[in-house]
Amino acid sequence: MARWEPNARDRLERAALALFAEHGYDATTVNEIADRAGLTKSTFFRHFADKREVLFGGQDVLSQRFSDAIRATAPAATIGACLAAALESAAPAFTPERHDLALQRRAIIAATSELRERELLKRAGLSSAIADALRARGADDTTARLAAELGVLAFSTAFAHWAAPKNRQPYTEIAHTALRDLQARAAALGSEADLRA
Amino acid sequence: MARWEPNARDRLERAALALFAEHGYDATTVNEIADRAGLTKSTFFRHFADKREVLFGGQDVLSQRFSDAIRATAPAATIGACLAAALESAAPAFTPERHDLALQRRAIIAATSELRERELLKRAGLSSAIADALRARGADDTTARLAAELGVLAFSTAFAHWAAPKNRQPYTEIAHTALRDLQARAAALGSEADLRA
DNA sequence: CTAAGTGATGACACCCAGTCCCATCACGCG
DNA sequence: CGCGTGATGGGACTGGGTGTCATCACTTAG
Repeated sequence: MARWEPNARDRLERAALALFAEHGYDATTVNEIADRAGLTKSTFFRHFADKREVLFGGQDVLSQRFSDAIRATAPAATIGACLAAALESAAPAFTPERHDLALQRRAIIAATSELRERELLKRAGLSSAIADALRARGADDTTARLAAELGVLAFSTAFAHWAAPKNRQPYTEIAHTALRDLQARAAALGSEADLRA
Repeated sequence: MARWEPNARDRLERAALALFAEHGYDATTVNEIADRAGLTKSTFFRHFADKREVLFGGQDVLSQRFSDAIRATAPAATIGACLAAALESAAPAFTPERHDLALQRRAIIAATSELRERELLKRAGLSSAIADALRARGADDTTARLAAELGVLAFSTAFAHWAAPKNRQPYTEIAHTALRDLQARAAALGSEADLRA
C-alpha cells in the first residue's frame, strides 16, 4: 500500500515531540519539525490540521472507544457500570512503555496555554461522546451530561496519577478507584449530608 | 483621567461584534475591526491579547465574582449553598438589555471552533476559581473539583436557557432550578438507585 | 514493456495573527 | 511654557495556515 516511507505521520509526531521537549513548543517552527522528519511544511499540514494537533493524535480514537464501550454494555447496566466500561476501554493506550512518552507530552502541554486550550477541546469531545452514548441508551439529557463530566473528570485524574513520574500502578486500577471515589462524592454532594463549612 | 476617547476598549468590542455578526469571525480582519473603531491594529492588540479575547472580556470578572461570593458565604453553609451564591453573583451580567447581545455573541461563538475552544478555556478558569474557593474553606480536593464542575455545568446550562431567543424568565430563577436539578441527579448517580439501562 | 493514472509529496506565493520598536501626540503638572 | 507620562500610530518582521501547480513513485491497463 504505502509508498515512500509509510511512516510520515509517525515521523512527524516523533520529531515534534523531540523538538518541543528540546526547545519548547513556541520556539520550534513547523518547518523545523518537517525538516527533522525529512519532509516539508506542506506535508505537515496535510497530516495535521494544526501545529497543536500533532500532539493530540490519539484523542479521536479515544472518543470512539468510549462511545463503543458504552454502547456495548448490557442494557441493564447502571450508568456507573457504563462509565467504568468506558474508562476500561482506554486501557490499551496506557501500557508501561508509553509511560515516559506520556510524561514528556504532559510536561509540554502544561507549559503552553495554547496547548492546554486544545486539550480542553479534546476533553470536551470525550465528554460529549460519552453523553451521546448515554442518551442513546435512554438516559435523560441532564443525567447524561453530568455523568459524562464525572466520567471525564475520573479519566483525567486517573491519567494524571498514572502518568506521574514515579507511578507503577496499572491504569485500570487507578481509573476504577477514581471513579468510585467521585461517585461517593457525588452522592454526598447531592444529599448535602456531610458537607462541611 | 482618560484622554482621547476613553471608550477605546468598548468601541473595539462593539465593532468586533458587529463585524463578526455581519461577515463571520474568520472573514473579518483585526485591521477591519480597528478601522471601524477608529483605531489601529497596534492599539487592538494593546487592549486584547488575542483576536478571540475581544469576545470574552467579562469572563475574568466573572471568575472573581464567583470566588468572592463563595468566600463570603457563612462558614456553616453547605457546598450547595456556596454554589448557589456563586451563581447568584453572576446575575448583574444578565440584565434583559444584554439579552440580545448575548444571543448574538453566542451565535458567533457557536459558529467557529476556534471560539468554542476559547470558551472552554474560560469555563475551565471559572471551574478552578470555584474549586480554589471551596478548597480555601476546607473542602477536600476531589469534592472541590467535582462540585466546581457541577457548578459550571449549572451555570452554562442556565446561561444557555437564559440566552435562548424567546426566553423571558430571569436568570437567577433559571440558575437555581438548574443547580437543584443537577444536585438531584448527582445524588442518584452516586447511589445508583434509579439509573435505567 | 510501455503508457496512462493515482496519490503523496515538494515548491512557491500569499494572507493574516501577533510581536517589536520607535515616533508622535495629547494631556497634566511644575 | 517646557517636561514627563501614557495612549496611540506606523511599519517591519516572524510564523502559522491556505492555496495551487508541478513532480515523482508506484500501480495497472493495454
